[in-house]
Order: sequence, then C-alpha cells, then structure tokens
Amino acid sequence: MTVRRRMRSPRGSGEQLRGEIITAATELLVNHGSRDAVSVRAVASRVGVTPPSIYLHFADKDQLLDAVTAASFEKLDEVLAQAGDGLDDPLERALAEGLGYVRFAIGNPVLYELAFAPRAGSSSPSGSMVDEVLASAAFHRLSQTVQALIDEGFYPPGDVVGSVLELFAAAHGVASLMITKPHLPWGEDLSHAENVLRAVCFGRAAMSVVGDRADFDDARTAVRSLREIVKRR
Amino acid sequence: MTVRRRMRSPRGSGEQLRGEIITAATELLVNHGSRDAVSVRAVASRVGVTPPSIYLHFADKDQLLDAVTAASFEKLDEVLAQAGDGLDDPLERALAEGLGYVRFAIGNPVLYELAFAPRAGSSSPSGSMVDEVLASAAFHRLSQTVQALIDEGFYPPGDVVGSVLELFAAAHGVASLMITKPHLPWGEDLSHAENVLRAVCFGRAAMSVVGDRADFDDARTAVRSLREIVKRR
DNA sequence: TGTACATCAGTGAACGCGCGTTCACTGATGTAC
DNA sequence: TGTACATCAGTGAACGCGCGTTCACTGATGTAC
Repeated sequence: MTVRRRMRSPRGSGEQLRGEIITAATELLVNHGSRDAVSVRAVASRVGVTPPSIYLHFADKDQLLDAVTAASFEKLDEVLAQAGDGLDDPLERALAEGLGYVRFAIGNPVLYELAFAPRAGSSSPSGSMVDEVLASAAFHRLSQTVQALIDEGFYPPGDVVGSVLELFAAAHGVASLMITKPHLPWGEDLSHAENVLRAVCFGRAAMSVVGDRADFDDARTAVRSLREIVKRR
Repeated sequence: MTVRRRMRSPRGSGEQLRGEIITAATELLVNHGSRDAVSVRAVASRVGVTPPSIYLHFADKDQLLDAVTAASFEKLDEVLAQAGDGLDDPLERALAEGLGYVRFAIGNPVLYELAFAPRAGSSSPSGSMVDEVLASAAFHRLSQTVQALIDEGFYPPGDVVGSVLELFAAAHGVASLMITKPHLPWGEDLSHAENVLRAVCFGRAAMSVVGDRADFDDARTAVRSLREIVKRR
C-alpha cells in the first residue's frame, strides 16, 4: 500500500485536517462495504497522517463517526432540496422528497446504515441528542412540506411532527428493507417505494376524514363509497 | 466471574449443546445492549464450556449468528400468531399482526437489529438466501392475512407479495426508527405505529380504487368526495 | 535587527487488550470379537 | 465374559492480528522584547 504523506497544514489552519478526516472516513465507508473498514488507523492512513493526529481533532472514535453522520444528514438535505425543487404542489413535493430520501439511502447504504445504527450510550437522555433528528435541516424541510399539505386541507391540522414522522417512518422502512434485504422482489425501479409513500400520504388524508380513531368498519365503508364514486365518474 | 462448568452431554446427544449455545448467544444480546457483547468466548463462558467447543457445532461465528437470527424469526411468528389469534376480520388481523410485529421488535431491539443488520457476503446472490424472509413462517402468515384482504375486496387482487412487502416496510420503518431514535416524540404507547399501519392499509385500498398510477389530482378528488360522504352521514 | 520563547501541527513507538480460530490431546462410553 | 478399539464430547494452550489510545518528543513558524 502506498502511503502518501500529506503536506503539513500551515500555521493558522489546523482545522483543515478535521474536514479531510471526515471525508476520508466517509470514503472508506462508501468504498468498502462495511463500517468495520473504518478504523482510526485506516482513516489516518488515507488522509496521509499518523493515527495520533486524529485525536487532535476528535476526542475518540465515536465522535469521529458522529461527525460523519452529521455530514451525511447535511448531504441528505441537499438531496431533498433538489428532489422537491420547483414542485409547487405539496403532494407531489412530499412524494418527490420521500423518493429522494429513499434514493439517497439506497445510493449510500453504508452511510445510511451508520446514521441509523444504534450507538452505544444513546440510551442516556443527553438533552442535546433529543432532537438530533428533529433539528436537522432535512426534518425541517419535510415539516414545511407537511405544513403545506395541512394548509391545502389534505392533511389534518395539528400534529405536524407526528405526520412528518409517519412519512419518515414509511420512507425509512422501505429504504432500510431494500438495503438489508436486497434479494426481496423490489422490482427494478423505485415503484415499490412510490406505492408505499403514496399509500401512506393518501391513507393519512383519508383516515383523517373518516376519523383518526375510526374502526375499520368506517374504513371499509369509505372505500366502498369511494369505489362507487369512481365507478360513476 | 463465576465460571460454571456444564455437565458433559451423554453419548448420543451432542446436538444438545447446539441449542444451549444459541440460547446463550441470544441472552447475551438481550441482556447487554450490544451485539459486540456476543463473542465466541463470552458465549462459551455463559454455556459453561470452552471456546473451541463452539466450533463443534458451528463452522464459524457468522453461522452462529445466523442461527440466532433464524430462532428469532421463529419467535416472531409465534408472536404474530398470538396477536392475530381469534380475529376473523382480516383488516383487524392485519393491524393486530402489524402491531405485534412492532411490539416484538421494540421489545427485543438488539435481536431485531441483528436480524436486519447487513451481513458481510450478503451481496452474493447465493440462491438459498433469496427467500430467507419470503420463506419464513412469519411472512407466510402475513401473506394469508393479505390474501384475506383481497378476498374481501378491500385490497387489490394480484400482487400479494408486493402488498405484504408494503405492510412489512411500514411496520419495519416504525419499529426500526423507534429503536434507533428513541428520543423522537413517539408517545407513550404504540399509537404512532397504529396510525402508520392504519394509513398504509387504508391508503393501499383506497389508492387501488382510484387507480394505482393515478396522479395526485385523483387522490385529492377522492379525499374531497370522501369528506362529502362523511359529512352527509 | 537579533534572539529567546511559546505555540502549533503533527510524529514514532509502544501499551494492553480481546478477538476468532487452530491444534494436539483426553477421558468416558459404547461396540466388535 | 473380557478386552481391544473406535467414537464422541469435549479441553488447554497458544497463534497472530488489528484495534483504540497514550506518551514523550520534534521541528517549523510566529511573537515579545
């Protein structure tokens, strides 16, 4: 293995190495298919630096991985922004953002896995991590879309966060399953993901009409009525 | 640490140790909160046996973990059976089984994590693992429920597996998120999971009425019509 | 302008550790003759 | 009935490995007087 030695950073800019470390760790995750590939030694070697240098910028390995995850979340928000760009219809935007989410996840499976891997010590209710997800730009973006759905009268008003979490759970479920069980018959494209996202969007809206706590007789009646309407059209 | 030595198995029943090993590995996963707690040494010690003995029953550590996962899937099927037992209405059974699934997952988070952790070498299309999930008793059970939904006219006929995967993805999404992001506002009970499952069930049925590939104008119209119907009732 | 000193961005070598796995061996139990 | 042998269910000790992390040190660059 060729060990390229990195140029030493000029005086004022020691922070530069920090970014290079995060990038190198991310590349290791992406190129090799496993998070085991990310060792402090491997990261250091890729940057062209010795292992102790890592500790000049991160207290320990966990903090490095946290930084990688944070960077991924920022990247995710960019993808969502691009996916929903120019779509004025909030329903279409919700679908597009959901699909963008799934596409990002299955395009960066190991990164995604890391972001959603249970980290040791996460059981501690450490205040700041309560809204690690809630505070992310990506979550904020989805919230705006859901708020638009509410304003349009398609989604029930009130619990924006809850509705976002529903969408989030649906997108995460499809993405996570497609990544971890790739042999299941998902089809060639993202049509399965699209079906799930459409179903949950539409179902959320329709359930709110028949009542959140409605039993299934209501749902059944609603679907039958719907069928009549469509037939008559 | 007290090392209890296990009695040597009588002549014909060496297979007995196999079961004890799987049980011990499972308990290690459950008791400690991490899959790192499962080392060959730790498992052997818990059983009361020396590490090399493990290799009398499993070719390597991966095979041991595979066996643990398989045992978990069987346990899952039992939970689903219990959850749906006595419910003749397929809609209610679908919801109950979905909730049972989520309950099992969040009740056994580390076991669940292991079952859905990407394993090295899973990229090889090794024939037998294509339908590891599809062939499971749990999947078969959900298929029967979905088939009943189709027979009842609530779900669209045809793609049973696809519809099961939708339910599966929804349940997995909620469960996985609740496990890995426990600080998000899920509420005290499983009401959020219930909302998602209801939405996807109802949405699936309703989308099939307005057409699988219908654009969102149809969905919007359908929801408005639904609202009229409910208002008039 | 010269020089002593502080700071910064690292290096080099080593630490102890637990891991998965292998190898040669043991000793009780059953079986063949 | 006795005994040689095969088999079974393990043991005990060791292998090499890569890991996260620490510690004392270096050498270039800036700053104070």
